Amino acid sequence: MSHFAHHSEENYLKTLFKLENRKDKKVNNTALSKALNLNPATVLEMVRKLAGRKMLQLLPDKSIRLTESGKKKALLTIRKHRLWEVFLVEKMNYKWNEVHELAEQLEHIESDDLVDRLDSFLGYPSFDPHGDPIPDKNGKVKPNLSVPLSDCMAGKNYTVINLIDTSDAFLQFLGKLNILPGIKIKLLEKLEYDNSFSVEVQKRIVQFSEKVAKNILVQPV
Amino acid sequence: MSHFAHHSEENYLKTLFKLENRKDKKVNNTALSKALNLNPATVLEMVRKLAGRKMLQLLPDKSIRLTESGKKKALLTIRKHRLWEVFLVEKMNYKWNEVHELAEQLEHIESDDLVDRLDSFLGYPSFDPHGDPIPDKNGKVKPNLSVPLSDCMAGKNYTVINLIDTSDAFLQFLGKLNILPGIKIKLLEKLEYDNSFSVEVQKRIVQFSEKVAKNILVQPV
DNA sequence: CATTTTTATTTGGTACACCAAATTTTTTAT
DNA sequence: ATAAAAAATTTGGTGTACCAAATAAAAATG
Repeated sequence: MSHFAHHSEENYLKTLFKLENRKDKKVNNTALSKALNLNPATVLEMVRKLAGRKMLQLLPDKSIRLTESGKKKALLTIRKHRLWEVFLVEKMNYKWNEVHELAEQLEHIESDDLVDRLDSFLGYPSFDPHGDPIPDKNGKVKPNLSVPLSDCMAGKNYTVINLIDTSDAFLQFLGKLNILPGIKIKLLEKLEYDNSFSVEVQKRIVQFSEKVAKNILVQPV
Repeated sequence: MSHFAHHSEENYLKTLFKLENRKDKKVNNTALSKALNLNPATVLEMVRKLAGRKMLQLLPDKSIRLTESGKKKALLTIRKHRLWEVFLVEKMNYKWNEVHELAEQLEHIESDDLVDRLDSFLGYPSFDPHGDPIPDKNGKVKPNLSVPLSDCMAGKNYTVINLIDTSDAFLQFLGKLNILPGIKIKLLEKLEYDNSFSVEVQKRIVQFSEKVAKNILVQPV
């Protein structure tokens, strides 16, 4: 029952993973400290601990790199986070932009079994409410096959996966039309005249400018 | 985001509340330490902290008593614990005896709002899978109207609320008959001959000895 | 190349929540 | 009342995770 919380280990690994995948730029102590909003001294200390636990390596040039085991732990934490986000949105009726903090707490619940049951309960979702992919129980992420709606074929059905522009204005606009990750749409036609797109969403037909269509990532159904 | 975990505060208050309601016997440091399975020095230190936070009082005779505010906090923690237990059993398909540890973790998630949504999602249950009552959002517990099956009237329908004997043997026995908190039963008759009870459970008819009937608490439907 | 700036690291702290062992106080039993 | 037992308390620790401020090392810039 000792419940070695190691609560923060997961935060470090998760943040590190995201930083590594942001740019191929090397991650240093400063970057990690800023991302975690913690004092560099604290972070250095913890990074050394994690190096001892073989979760990451401190390279000679002082950059930090996750080991395979660290990456896996990070991915499993991301999995937990995203599944809880789905739960909060789908079952607890939160809005997708309200769930981050809560998921941040829930992701630290220690039980692989619970996470798998949650996964099943939610119908094995592939994406969280923000459109980010959910790793499977082995930490594997399905290759993302999504493309901008602007590159799609008229007459076919798609699932909205993610939004590129995440500005409030854009999200507000799409929110009114009920366009959000997970929703099914049908691309009716591309109108040559003004390069606009005619789309069916929940039995309603809406028009998108090309700019909008470029910012909506979808996957064929 | 202050993340004042005060994770353990909730455990102390919850345990204290249960001890206070067990017997009218005064709760002392030893009793609390044993219940929490912690060193008395640790517990004394924490008890003083909690007294400072006005969650409890250290009486002149060295007994510990929760303040109203401490009681409320305890009840709200118990509420969280029991709602999560219902969630784990009803939605995650755990067995009622598997959920304690997990609920122990989940109860510390900080969000009153989430708890209320969970409550609604679960259909405002009045009892957890062990048959213990779930306080409402104000910490109020419905008066428990349950009585031993042995005191019931033949011919009436009842809901199993709780089990007094919680020994493995007893639970095993009832498990086989599908008797567990929440289940609906009908008391067919009391047999004078050997003081046994004839009960209908899910279209089957079973016989209980008086001893068994005394250990099953039910509520009229 | 020397100087400023940035980054890394060390040092000496903090709070929380825990422990074992020694000591004191209180209670109980003789 | 006194000795033994139990309970309360004190003392000096632990590990985790954090911080500010000082210093050292590395990188960037004139």
